[in-house]
Amino acid sequence: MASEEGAKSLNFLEEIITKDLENGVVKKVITRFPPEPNGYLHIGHAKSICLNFGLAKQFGGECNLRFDDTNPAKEETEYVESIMEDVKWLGFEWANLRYASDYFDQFHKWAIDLIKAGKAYVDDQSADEIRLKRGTLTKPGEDSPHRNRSIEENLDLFMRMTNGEFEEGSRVLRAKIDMSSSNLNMRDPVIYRILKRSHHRTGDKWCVYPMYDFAHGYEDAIEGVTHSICTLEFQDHRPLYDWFIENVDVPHVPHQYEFARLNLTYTLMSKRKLLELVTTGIVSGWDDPRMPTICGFRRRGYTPESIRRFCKEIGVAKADSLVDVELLQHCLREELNKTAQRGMAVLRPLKVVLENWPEGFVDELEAENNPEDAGAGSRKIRIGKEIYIERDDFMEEPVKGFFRLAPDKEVRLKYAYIIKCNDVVKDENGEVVELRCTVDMDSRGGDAPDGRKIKGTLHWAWAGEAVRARVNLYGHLFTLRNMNDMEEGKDYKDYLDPNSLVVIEDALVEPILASAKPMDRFQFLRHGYFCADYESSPERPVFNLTVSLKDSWGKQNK
RNA sequence: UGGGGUAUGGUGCAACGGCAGCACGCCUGACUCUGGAUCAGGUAAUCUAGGUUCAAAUCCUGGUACCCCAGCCA
Repeated sequence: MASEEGAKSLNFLEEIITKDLENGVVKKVITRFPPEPNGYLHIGHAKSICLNFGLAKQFGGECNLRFDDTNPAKEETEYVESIMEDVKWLGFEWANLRYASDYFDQFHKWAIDLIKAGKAYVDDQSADEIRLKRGTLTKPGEDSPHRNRSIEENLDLFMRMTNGEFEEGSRVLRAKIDMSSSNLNMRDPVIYRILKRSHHRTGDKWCVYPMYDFAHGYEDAIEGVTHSICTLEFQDHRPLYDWFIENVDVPHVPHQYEFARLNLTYTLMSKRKLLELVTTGIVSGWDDPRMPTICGFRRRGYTPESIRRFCKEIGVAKADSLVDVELLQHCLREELNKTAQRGMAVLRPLKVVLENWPEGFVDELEAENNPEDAGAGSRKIRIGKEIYIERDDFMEEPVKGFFRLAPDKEVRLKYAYIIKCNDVVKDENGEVVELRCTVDMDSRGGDAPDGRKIKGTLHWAWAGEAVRARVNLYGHLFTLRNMNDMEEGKDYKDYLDPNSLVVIEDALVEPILASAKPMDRFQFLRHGYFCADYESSPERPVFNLTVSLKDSWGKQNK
């Protein structure tokens, strides 16, 4: 059975949808991605986006982008713009662009319907009193003294709340459900609160705003959402979601399904903490390449395709999980290996003088643009008497297994010549500052004329035309693999990695790299994938490390 | 402690009563003008105790562990 082609398994959401479609319960799948515009989207949202848009597409349905903007105290237009940009960048198109605030009038009518049906009441208790009387996990709550007001009085009070006659916090509208429910969400939840705030879209039209639980199902009902997909923490809210839908006359009955949110190793996913990283200046902004935000990944050089691929690879289930960030990097490398232009960059240059190189001679050689892509062609690279190699590619006293350059050892310069180290020049501190080598002038192109095998191949930069560049080396922002496992009494700031950004000011890159346009992606040979930063220019190229190459030598020597 | 969830290699996801599989990671080896890539191979798992059954990751019963819920946040 496992050998059957096309018998690939469905995840639990696909199973539900497939059944609903087969049973005719649903004719067309409608989903929605419902962010609150109070922060930037991160990789966890990407999972939700891929699910909602992906499922709709897969089953021939539609997905809306809907801003859940029911709380004017937290929401801003800056965020809605960034969210739209990020969703588009990820490669998705929404069928409709909606806002919860589009429906405020309808919500208000339904609230009145609930009051008229004796299913909602105005409570004059303070927030503290309400909290105290809600009970605890093990003790039932107590009824509010205002629970049994007449419908007329409730109607009057709610209209006066709406008209702004009362102060913020002085009264709320609550659903009348069950103060002794074992599900705390059912203990007469607040559905409208007074907020004398200007809303980013409705301005000062409203003094009262609906709560999430009240609004969300109605938003889905209005839009005809068939499968309202959210994260696990809303499981307890589902009975409430259903209660609101059942107790007024809605045009459509949506259903809520929950999946486990994404957690990534060495990564923080809390919007609140990410905001704090930005506002305290720990990172340079929402798009700092170390941030797990979509715009952070974008600036870091990640591709939308790799993120989508990652979201597909991790699957979807209901068990809490922690995904290795290596999987994300794998998806990225796999794509970039096939698409990235290659170039040579020496990050920590060590000068090499080719002693027997003809004075004044400059040779021009052929270099592949991408060995994985025959269509990528080749380019000319030039070399002369003075070059630079990577400091790490030379060891005066080579350790076992080191097959790069060392005294009396031979090595190949990629696409160029075989060289041998004769002398080591040191400064007064004993530090190696220059190497004197001889070239095998018959090895032009890199092959030894006598067929001898050269194990090591080094990347290099010709002093004559290398361009000085800044390179930002990024690593994990945090040192803790599971950021949900912080020690008692410690803060996420205690786990910041001081080496998450290492700036190299004096890297040397070949001309093709120097001429990069912002956001161009490259593989720096033997280093990793880099992209030109937004601030990069031909005079002062700046590159961000996207992800390093896998490095079995470096790993072995850790 | 009430309620709602979840337990399969190191990690994530499959297997829907019939040989526990895929991917990442890790480890070998081959190949290589990137210690990359590629290719070949390997490592490693059903939370626990009972029960039903010819047969249980799957069904039943009892435990255990972990996550979520006491916002006028979403």
